[in-house]
Amino acid sequence: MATARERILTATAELLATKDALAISTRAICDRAGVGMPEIYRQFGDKQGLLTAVADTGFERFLANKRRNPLTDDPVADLRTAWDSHVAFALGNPHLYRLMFTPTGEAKPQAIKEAQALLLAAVRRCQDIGRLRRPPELAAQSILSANVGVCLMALSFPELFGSLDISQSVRDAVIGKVTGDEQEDARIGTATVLAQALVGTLTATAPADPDAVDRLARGQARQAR
Amino acid sequence: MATARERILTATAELLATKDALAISTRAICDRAGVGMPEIYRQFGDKQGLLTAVADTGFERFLANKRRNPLTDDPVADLRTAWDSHVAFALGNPHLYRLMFTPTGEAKPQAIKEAQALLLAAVRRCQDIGRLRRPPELAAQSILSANVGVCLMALSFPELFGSLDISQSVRDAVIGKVTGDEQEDARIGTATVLAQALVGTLTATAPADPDAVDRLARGQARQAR
DNA sequence: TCAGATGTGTTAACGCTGATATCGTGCAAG
DNA sequence: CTTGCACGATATCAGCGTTAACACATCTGA
Repeated sequence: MATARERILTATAELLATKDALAISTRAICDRAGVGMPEIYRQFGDKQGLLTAVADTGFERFLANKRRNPLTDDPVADLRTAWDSHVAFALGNPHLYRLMFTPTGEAKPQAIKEAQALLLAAVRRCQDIGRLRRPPELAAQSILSANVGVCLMALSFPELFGSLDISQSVRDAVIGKVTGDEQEDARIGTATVLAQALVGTLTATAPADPDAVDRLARGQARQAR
Repeated sequence: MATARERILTATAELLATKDALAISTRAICDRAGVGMPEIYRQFGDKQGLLTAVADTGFERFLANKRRNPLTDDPVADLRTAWDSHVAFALGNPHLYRLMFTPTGEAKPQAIKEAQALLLAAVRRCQDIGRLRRPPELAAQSILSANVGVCLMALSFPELFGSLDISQSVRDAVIGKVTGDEQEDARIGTATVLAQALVGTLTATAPADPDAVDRLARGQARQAR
């Protein structure tokens, strides 16, 4: 038999799979855990303390789940899969997720710092390959805020915000902006190459062939419409 | 003297300016409103019903606050100011905001649909000037989700996520991606012009706009730093 | 004018909740 | 052995949301 503290934690987590955190009574927890009521207060001091402890163990599962994702050689893609696993966790454990990310009262789970540290490491990997357009801390905070927002809205208003299209849209928007979109980079790279080539062409031909620019002008006007 | 229903609503809203929604007892509401306890249940059926009613009136203030923002001729900028006013409202009314956007239980405020409709109209104004890269509904849902996420994280973890830099970062990321960033448009436009011009030059058949060539040459030089 | 409907205020009570005090047990360490 | 301690059981408390029962005022329609 596990220790009393662990039994209380697992009992609360199990009840949390069904009911909301506020709809769970301490007596129901004690019945399921096979302990007396004072045990909760001996171990956690408070119902709030118990709930934050449960939230912290939830973060452990959450982080273990994320660490299980193998890292590829594309850190930006890793960022996207981390986002998706975050969303999957939220939709799979709605009450636990709300307990983790919208704590009531004063006591906040400490483990969110670890979550942010993990995300920060993933962001730094993007920085190492030169694909980061923000300070790493700001990038990690931005991604996590947007990610949590999508999840909480999907949980609170599933009929209006439950679509995964929203998650994908916001995901690509914020990650794309923070890391620099590949397509955008490609276009800019194309522009650079083209500009150099064109400038070279013009400097080589313009003195001898001023009509080239003129011909270019009317073609552009026609192409614009 | 106002009607009993209004007094209960304002009393709850006033208490909500101080305490959390769950920390407010029905008796305290009745004392402040000067009504008997059964009045709550006659008017709202439930404490939950009362809270959702309060959330709806909060949405009215929220929407009135947004409608007060004058529209400029730049709908994308209007989108950004709407984001900022949203954040200001959240930080100014934390408990009310959490009641509005993270409802507990089953009853959800209906007025969030109006909020989304208002945002949808603002997004459609961007569409009208050809600056929208997503379906309008998806764009509005994406913006609102990210906006709420930033606010809730700032309220729940102010020491980690309270910085307004995060709000600005996510705001520019999602709005920029959804509406099409101006700089990005400029770059892509440049790339397009360059491609056409270069092709035209090489084939010596398709003329181009000399001004465009000039602009891209200078822009390219500036961009190259 | 009267009768009833309607909205409102008062008191009291019910069951449940979180939290505490008190006491008894078993077990491991000294 | 006995001392200390972690754990379980019972009882109790104040506060909570909720409801019942009743009294009172105001307005409505005949």
